[in-house]
Amino acid sequence: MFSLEPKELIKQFPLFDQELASFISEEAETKIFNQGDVLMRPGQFFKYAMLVVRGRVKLYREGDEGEEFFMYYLEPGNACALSMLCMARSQSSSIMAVAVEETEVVMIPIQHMDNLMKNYPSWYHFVIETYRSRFEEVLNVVDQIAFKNMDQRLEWYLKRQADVMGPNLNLTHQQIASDINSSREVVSRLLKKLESNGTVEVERNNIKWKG
Amino acid sequence: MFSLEPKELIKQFPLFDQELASFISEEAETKIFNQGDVLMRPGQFFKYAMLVVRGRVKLYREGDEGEEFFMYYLEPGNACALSMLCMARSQSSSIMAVAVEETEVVMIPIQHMDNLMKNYPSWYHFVIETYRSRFEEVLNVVDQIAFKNMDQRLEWYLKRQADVMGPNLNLTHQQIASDINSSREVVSRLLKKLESNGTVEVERNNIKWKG
DNA sequence: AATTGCGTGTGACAAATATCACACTTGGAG
DNA sequence: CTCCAAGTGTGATATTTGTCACACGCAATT
Repeated sequence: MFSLEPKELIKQFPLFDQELASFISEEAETKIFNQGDVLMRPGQFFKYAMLVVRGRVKLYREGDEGEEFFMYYLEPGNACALSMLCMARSQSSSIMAVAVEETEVVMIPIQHMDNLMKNYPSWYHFVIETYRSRFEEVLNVVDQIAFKNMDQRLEWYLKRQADVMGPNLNLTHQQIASDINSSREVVSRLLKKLESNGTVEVERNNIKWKG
Repeated sequence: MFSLEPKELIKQFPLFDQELASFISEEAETKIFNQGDVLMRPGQFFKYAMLVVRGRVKLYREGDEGEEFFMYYLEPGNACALSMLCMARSQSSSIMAVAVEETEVVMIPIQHMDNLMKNYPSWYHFVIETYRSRFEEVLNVVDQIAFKNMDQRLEWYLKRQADVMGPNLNLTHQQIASDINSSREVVSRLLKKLESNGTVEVERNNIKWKG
């Protein structure tokens, strides 16, 4: 654990003003998570608001029988919205957050929240913007699974992956199937279709997004 | 438009303290929406944070082809989370809010948000709690449509309706089908199954929840 | 009483997706 | 090089859900 320079913070979080960055730099700890580490698990109490400064975190929803359903990634400059809704135990909610690569996180103890909200307007704007964007994102997920068929959902999924990971996606069909709650065979078949569309190129362990 | 006594406000919003209630009573307007009135539509700018003090508001998501998908109700004591994420135009998001009965709403102009956040801690706790509970609710919706079959989704839908509307649900099968994005025939058949389970009683225009 | 419109019931069929079985390919470990 | 495990391809089949066609009943209106 170590702290981060205010300048560095502002680079990642442009909404922060100088005072806020100084305060956080002063009071927060920085922690490194390794690939596969769990930042957040179902039914957990939060002690920190978590800001990602490096790396990448995957958020997904768990079903009763252990199914996974991909929600979104947190990237540098993002905060974990749920970690900021920290006052209450997140009851039956079972959202998982896992580092998909080595990830550096600024952890602000929750006892500072009231102070931050009250005295640092740029903090509160940041919080609002974080909620807003995550809410939007989740609503888009609802759209997809409520209204769209698998082929469109797969395409949307791949596009989102490409937005975050770049056009070369190191994913097996099985991994994709888990993320969108389908099955490997279906994904394979749909990928073939997308390939004949020219939307992707499919190789073993790699899908190149050309959308 | 008229204002509401602080006492009345606190009765509906127990998280509010005296000063906050006075401020809101001073600065906010109260508006009555009739059944069917739209409080919020896709791509709208918000000028007010909206607090429901009487009545009921239905929030649903619209698909590209005009499908509807029920998300949740706002009841007295609830605030519209999205109306509080008011800083930004809610881009491609297309969430609709419609009064399902005559509904009284306290409307706080957004120019007061900074002040409220800064000087009224009980406001900020209320806002956080509003976000948290709506986020949870939407995540539960995701669970249902991601992991469950129609029969379970129908049951969950009816239970939620009964929680809000009481055990006698004045719904046609067609209305239910729209809310869960299915078709009337499917709903009819599944309701029969639920009836033979003893979970509901089905009559014309009325379903009695016995869960 | 006849008409009409709406809500509902039902069987047959279609479409989307999941599942099963098994073959094939490829790249690395031994 | 050979073998093995992981990843992928594919047909057959099952399940779930949606669609179509049409019948029926009930209640309000004339």
